Amino acid sequence: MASERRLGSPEAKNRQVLLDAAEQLMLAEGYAAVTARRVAAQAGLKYQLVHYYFRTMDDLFLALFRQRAEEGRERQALALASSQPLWALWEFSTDPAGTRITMEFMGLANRNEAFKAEIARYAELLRAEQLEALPGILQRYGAAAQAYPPEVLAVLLTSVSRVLVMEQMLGVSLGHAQTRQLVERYLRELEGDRRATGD
Amino acid sequence: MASERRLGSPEAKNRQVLLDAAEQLMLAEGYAAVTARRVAAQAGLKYQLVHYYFRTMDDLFLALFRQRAEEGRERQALALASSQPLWALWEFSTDPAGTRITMEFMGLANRNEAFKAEIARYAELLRAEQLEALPGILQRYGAAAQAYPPEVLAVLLTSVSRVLVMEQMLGVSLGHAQTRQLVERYLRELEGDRRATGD
DNA sequence: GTCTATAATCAGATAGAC
DNA sequence: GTCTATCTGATTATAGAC
Repeated sequence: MASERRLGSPEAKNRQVLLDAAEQLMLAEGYAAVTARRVAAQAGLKYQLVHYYFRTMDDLFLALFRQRAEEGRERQALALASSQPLWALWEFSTDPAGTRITMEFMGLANRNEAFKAEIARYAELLRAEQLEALPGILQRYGAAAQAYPPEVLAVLLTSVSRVLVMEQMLGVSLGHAQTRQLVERYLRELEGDRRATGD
Repeated sequence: MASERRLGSPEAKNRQVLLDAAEQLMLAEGYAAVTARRVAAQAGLKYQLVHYYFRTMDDLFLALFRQRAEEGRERQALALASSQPLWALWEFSTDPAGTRITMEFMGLANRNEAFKAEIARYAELLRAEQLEALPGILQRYGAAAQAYPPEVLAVLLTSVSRVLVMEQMLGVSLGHAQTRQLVERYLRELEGDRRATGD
């Protein structure tokens, strides 16, 4: 029953090369373009190596997701701990690459239940970690910052940034400038002008 | 040069059967699962028929998109012309099937530039049509409705509904109840309780 | 750790019979 | 309008040589 097949070590250099190549492909052409052959070609390796490091393509996707999700958590933690946490969170959320890859993984979730659960788990974790930090942050900013509960703020921030980025990638921009202005005016009210990020 | 190949009439019944089957597959398993063979199986037809009605699979996707996009436009127009336009727009925007298929088409946009342009065109058209109607609607509701410019309102409404639906499909719900309450309180302030929709 | 070779499956697309 | 037959190429995955 148990698979006898050999599997490469998670620390091997080429394993990471393959993961990076897979991510590039995913960003450029979507998850459906991520085949063992194309990943290997992108990485300059033979495609059988993909199967040496990952039993199945879904294993590769899962490994990539976990790696990037952990990096996202760390970036968000840094943002929340910085001197202008709301500005930093906004910038983190409006990063195009992050949104792009998240959307691709949500597409993958549609065909793999285990995947879906994993992604949901991380999405909820990210929001929960926002919700741990937000009350303290908003408290520092006084009454003006208490207009909306932290839960609402977290959802609004995620929503607006995600859709702005998605539409921008598509080439849609109607109403973006005005919405961006509104958000940034709000951030400026609470945290002042955005300072150079040295966090 | 010009293709001599026969193509079935756009009015044929089985053409529509194939489009519907493709949509079901797309909703259930994502665009990558939409192959000629699987579409035909879902429709109970032979897979060569797919190529009879659509020269390529991309032609099928494009036909499906245009059809559904037009339906979406009509639904939105009805909503905007109804007696509680903001409520109706909110309900239209939080329809899971609509969001789901839009996401799939955005995935497809990533691998086909013509597709991307077409989707962008429709997305912008939908928003533009919202922006034609919104000023008049907000004016009817007096000063309370003028807090945000129509452009911002349109983007916010789209953003929040889209992300709520996406996360709900994934199984994430942190902060959703509070956000929904906020939106619905706002709608109630302007348009009163939601009445049975008989528009 | 990397490669050759191979198996089994599935894909899009077309020609032509009925 | 629908089907059979067929071509061509890509895909995942595995076994085993080096």
